[in-house]
Amino acid sequence: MGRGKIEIKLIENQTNRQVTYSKRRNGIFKKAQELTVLCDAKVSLVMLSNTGKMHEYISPTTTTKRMYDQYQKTMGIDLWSSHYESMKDTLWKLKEINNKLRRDIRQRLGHDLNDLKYDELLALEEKMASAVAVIRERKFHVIKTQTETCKKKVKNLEERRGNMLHGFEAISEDPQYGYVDNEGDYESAVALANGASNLFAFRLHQEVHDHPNLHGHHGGGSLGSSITHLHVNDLRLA
Amino acid sequence: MGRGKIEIKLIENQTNRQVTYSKRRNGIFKKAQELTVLCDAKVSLVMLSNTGKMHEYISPTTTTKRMYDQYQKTMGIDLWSSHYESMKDTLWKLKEINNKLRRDIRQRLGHDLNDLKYDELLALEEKMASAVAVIRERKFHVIKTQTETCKKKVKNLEERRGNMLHGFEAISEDPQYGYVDNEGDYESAVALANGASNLFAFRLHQEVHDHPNLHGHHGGGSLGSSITHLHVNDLRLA
DNA sequence: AACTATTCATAACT
DNA sequence: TAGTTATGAATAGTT
Repeated sequence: MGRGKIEIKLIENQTNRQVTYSKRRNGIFKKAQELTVLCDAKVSLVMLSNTGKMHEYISPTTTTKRMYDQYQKTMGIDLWSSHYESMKDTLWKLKEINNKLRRDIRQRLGHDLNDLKYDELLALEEKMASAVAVIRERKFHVIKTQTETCKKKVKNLEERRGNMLHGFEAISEDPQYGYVDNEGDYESAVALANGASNLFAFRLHQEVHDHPNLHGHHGGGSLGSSITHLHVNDLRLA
Repeated sequence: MGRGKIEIKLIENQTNRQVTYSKRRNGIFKKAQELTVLCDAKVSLVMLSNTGKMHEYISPTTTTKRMYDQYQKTMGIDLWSSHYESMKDTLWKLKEINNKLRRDIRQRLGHDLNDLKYDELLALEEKMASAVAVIRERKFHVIKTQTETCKKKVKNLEERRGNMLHGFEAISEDPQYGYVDNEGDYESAVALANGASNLFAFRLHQEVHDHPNLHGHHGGGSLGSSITHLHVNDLRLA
């Protein structure tokens, strides 16, 4: 139909193809609409051009979702329900694991012990005790390491101060300067070396926590897909 | 097109409508197929006749599911994708929580302590130690309770045995019977009462632990929906 | 289901 | 990008 018959094969010319797509698309939409009216049928028609543009026709008496729901039901197959089901399954399993872990932790915190039998309690106590031992050991290790580091630093500081004072006395007679300001540092350094844990805590707390945003998404842009909804009114009606 | 123009309105004649539906449906399918080839487009076309019969065309380069997924994505709207998304979200969060709980437990078991700072180690040790105390207390409570119960049972047994022996001696002169067999019971009962924990364990152990192929198909009931897949070969090609 | 008179869709052109 | 038209395709009514 047209000025000469054409072979049904890909139209190589880009522009030509685009034009043909547009014309024929509207032709099909019109036919879909006519079928809907003439035969009281329901039609869901979704087209995706090779340029990524999407167009749809849906009979006014229904919705796309309803059509696909019906499609699923009729076909007996799922489409997505398999995804959905396996997801639901995974979710449930994760919840189960979660609860078990929580229960475990609660017990390790000393709660909810009523369900445990004697031997379970015994095993729990032993495990916890040995874990405490490990933790204590690790704590001592940390203390030791930090203490040594601090002692070295203090020693180093003292040396430097000694040198500074030495050099300072040579050019200044003020005995207060160089003492007062550093006294505090010295004391705290010694306190640290002796194991003032909260000072360590302060020192060691410098760490960065990242929070990646999981959500937020958007498709669009000139290259992305876009939807053009065809209204029946847009059709060339005879 | 045909022997006279027709108005685009419902065809009242049932047979006529059915025939027209069939003819036009095939026409649209053919056009969809042509569009697919000519313009490298993807088409998903689902039709539902007023008699409940369903027919579909889907471009060979895609699947209905893919088309619908794309449709959803493009539309930005949900249908169920909101469900799906929130599910995925929940799933991810659960996994996160799970990992945190696991990590917590590992630490409470004395593993993976290298990441912890001194004050964290201290807090962990203290918590664990107090929890161990609670567990120990609970253990003693269980021992005590069980011990008392057993003592009562032993006492009761002894009484009953005394009565039995008393009654027995009246009719029998055999001094061994009634002694030898129960001796073992008695000893173990006393041992139990004195807190032999593994015996408790044994005793306390008596408990019950319950602990698509999208294409190719055909449905055919006259009243139910059925799908007829249109093969390209089925089309009347010029 | 097949036929054909007719209307319609559209390929090439403007 | 939009409008025109010659031509092939689709199909309404008939057999």
